[in-house]
Amino acid sequence: MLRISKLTDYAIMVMVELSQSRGEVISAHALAERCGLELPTVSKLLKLLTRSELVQSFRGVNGGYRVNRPSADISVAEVIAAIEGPIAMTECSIDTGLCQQEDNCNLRSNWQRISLAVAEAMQQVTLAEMARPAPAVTDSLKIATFNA
Amino acid sequence: MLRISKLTDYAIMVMVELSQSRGEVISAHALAERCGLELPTVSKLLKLLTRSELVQSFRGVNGGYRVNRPSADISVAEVIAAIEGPIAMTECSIDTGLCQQEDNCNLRSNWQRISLAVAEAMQQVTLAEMARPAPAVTDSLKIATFNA
DNA sequence: TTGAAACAGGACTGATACAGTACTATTTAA
DNA sequence: TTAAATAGTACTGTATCAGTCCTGTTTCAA
Repeated sequence: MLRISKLTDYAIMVMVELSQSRGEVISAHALAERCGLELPTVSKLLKLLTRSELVQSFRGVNGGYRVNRPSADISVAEVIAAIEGPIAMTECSIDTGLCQQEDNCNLRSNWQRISLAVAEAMQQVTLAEMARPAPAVTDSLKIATFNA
Repeated sequence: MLRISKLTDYAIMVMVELSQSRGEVISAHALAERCGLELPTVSKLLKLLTRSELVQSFRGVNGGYRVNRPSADISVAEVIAAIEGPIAMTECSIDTGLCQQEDNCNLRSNWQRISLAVAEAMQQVTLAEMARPAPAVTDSLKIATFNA
């Protein structure tokens, strides 16, 4: 079914929520409540997001998290990468030596190409866009492929 | 990491192999050998591919599998869908009621949009293209997103 | 008519990854 | 000094995935 994990999905929710109060420091507790998620889960996500420098953390009383960049400058791709690692359709798209079939298989360059296209799509979608409902599906994303 | 499953990857290999001998009936055994995969695994895949009518099966002695359509008419998306089901980034992209967060979450329409874009990308890549090494990555797939 | 080759379908198993939880340490402001 | 809050790590149950096996059915050919 080709999906992102639930955690990544939650991470987008958290980031969207955080970006809507840009500049303000919000505790993990408050974020969990606003998003309707469990505190431990949200904490876990925020740690990962902090490591990737998507958010900044503040310890101690009145501590919490804050995004620095405006939501229009943060892409969905960055959030996915922060939680899941590199965006790639197959292991061999990331690096050599990860797939045992590598010797038999000629598909690698094609998978890399496809992975790149998907990653670029995600890079073009910002949190600002995620925050508002999408326009009608009819005039939706278009993807140009090999021969376009 | 946003990936397809290994089985799906194998299925592409099998389909590419099969399409290169279009019209010829090839046994699961022979296919397994040519692809360097285990017979039970290949059999499993071929059953799924048969159900989705991507290949036609023939029983009995000298039986096996055959693709009917030319490889340029079969998309990567079809193969993925045959093995994994609908191409969607999140559960909520497929149907309502699958995600518990549905009431809190405003992201659904955006995820549907993104899923659609990815699915369209896969639809544009054919087995014929997968069969030959991809051109240089620089002039690679381009994906137009929300505002394009 | 019989046997072997080959697919069909389902059930089972082990491994892995995922989601969620818990605990302890550290930092900071009041 | 205390309480609020994050940081880090480790653990656990569950679900999914990959792989295997078994039994049944079909078909061809000797």
